[in-house]
Amino acid sequence: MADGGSTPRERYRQQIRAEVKECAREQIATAGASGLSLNAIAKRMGMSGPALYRYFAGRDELITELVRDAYRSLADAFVAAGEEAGPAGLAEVLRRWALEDPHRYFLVYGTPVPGYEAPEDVTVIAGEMMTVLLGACAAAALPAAAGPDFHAFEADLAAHHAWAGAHPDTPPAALRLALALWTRLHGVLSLELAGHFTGMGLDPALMYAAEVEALTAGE
Amino acid sequence: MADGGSTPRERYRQQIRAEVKECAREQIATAGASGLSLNAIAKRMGMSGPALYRYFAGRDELITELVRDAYRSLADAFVAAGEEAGPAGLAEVLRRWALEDPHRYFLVYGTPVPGYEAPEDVTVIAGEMMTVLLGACAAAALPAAAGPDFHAFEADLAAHHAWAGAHPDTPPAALRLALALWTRLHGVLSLELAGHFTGMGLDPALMYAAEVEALTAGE
DNA sequence: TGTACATCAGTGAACGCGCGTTCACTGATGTAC
DNA sequence: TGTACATCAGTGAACGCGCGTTCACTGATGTAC
Repeated sequence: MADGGSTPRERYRQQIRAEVKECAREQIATAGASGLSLNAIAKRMGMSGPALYRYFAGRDELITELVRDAYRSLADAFVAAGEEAGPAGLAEVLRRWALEDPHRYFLVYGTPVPGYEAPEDVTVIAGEMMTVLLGACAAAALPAAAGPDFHAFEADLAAHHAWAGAHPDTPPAALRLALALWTRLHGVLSLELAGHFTGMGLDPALMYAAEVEALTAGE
Repeated sequence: MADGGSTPRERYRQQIRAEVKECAREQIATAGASGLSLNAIAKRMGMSGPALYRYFAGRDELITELVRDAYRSLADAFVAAGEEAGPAGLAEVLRRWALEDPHRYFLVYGTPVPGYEAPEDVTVIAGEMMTVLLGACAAAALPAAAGPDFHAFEADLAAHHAWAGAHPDTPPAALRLALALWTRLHGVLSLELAGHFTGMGLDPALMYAAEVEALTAGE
């Protein structure tokens, strides 16, 4: 009992928690992650400030929860798509996830807050996502020419290999492909979402597609 | 007269302004850009809060100034290196500039603040940087194979061509190369500076070098 | 060189604000017999 | 079914804080004759 969701009271608790987080997300979209205020959230929900302390230990826990949720939703999207989606399919998943809620994207990949340390478990969640991507890249079985030549640090790749929990027989080319996808797509996405393409007369979607194509040509 | 820097008083003004900005940068490094406080800066400088209003109209102007300085220093670094540095050389300039002061990097390329709008002139400064990069890419005269194939949006490239103030005869391959460098290098850099490589057993410097090599092989 | 005036740096007090968080308390909801 | 008790949601007052910003004012620095 009390493990979650069973009793009516517990379900109510979860409902309010979700509502608080929803308000928090709206507030982040308006004032940025650093402008998040418990009192303001409470006011918008029609409650008084201290009431929220029934649901969150404090402001930091709320933010941590939002960050965790963001990682979680990205990993879930990847897992739902599955390795069958292939590298190009997962690239599309990433893009949709990012555009669906840019602030959520920045919660994960944006400017780190100096004082704040993300909880350890988000790295595990990030690993889930990476595992799917690696699997898709391994299954794609692309020619060795795809992706940049990382011969200079095969040792590094082996270490990363272990980190990502990849099958021991994942070919190095798959690791290279996965990494190149990850960094290049974030290059386009982060610049796009931060508005650095505006006024340049470029369509970021096409730019993104070109990067995907450059790495997955031949599929 | 009064155009700047000539009279002793004016020089003193500029000196204090510089000192304030230096303190502001330290504070950003400690508490993040959103935690920047005029009063805290004044205290650290041994002055009282309102004194800073002699030098800055308010908090927003200070931040705007810091953002402008960040763009300026990057553009200056590119111009100083010059087109002769080549794409690989400029990539090295970018990386050094980013690692020299990560918070400055995020001031330019980090999570945008919802309310805050960067002044128009920073886009001009960003253009200076892009012009140098474009020139270097054009001079490199690489085979058409370099960089992703952007055939899908040659029209976009032409528009960007105009935006960047490139010579009308800049080959499309140079534009593609410059754009690919820009986005890919930022992909690696932003992930690195945000700490997303930590624990992965990868050396970001090698990763970065591999991306540069992939785009400039043959130089 | 000296006097009269204008300019400007910096101070200290004050205003109003919203923040995170604590505390003692009221009412309602659930549980046990 | 009803009563007695425990649990928990939510309130309102309060604390202490630092923030941006304004205002009237003091002293020092520069300028004009």
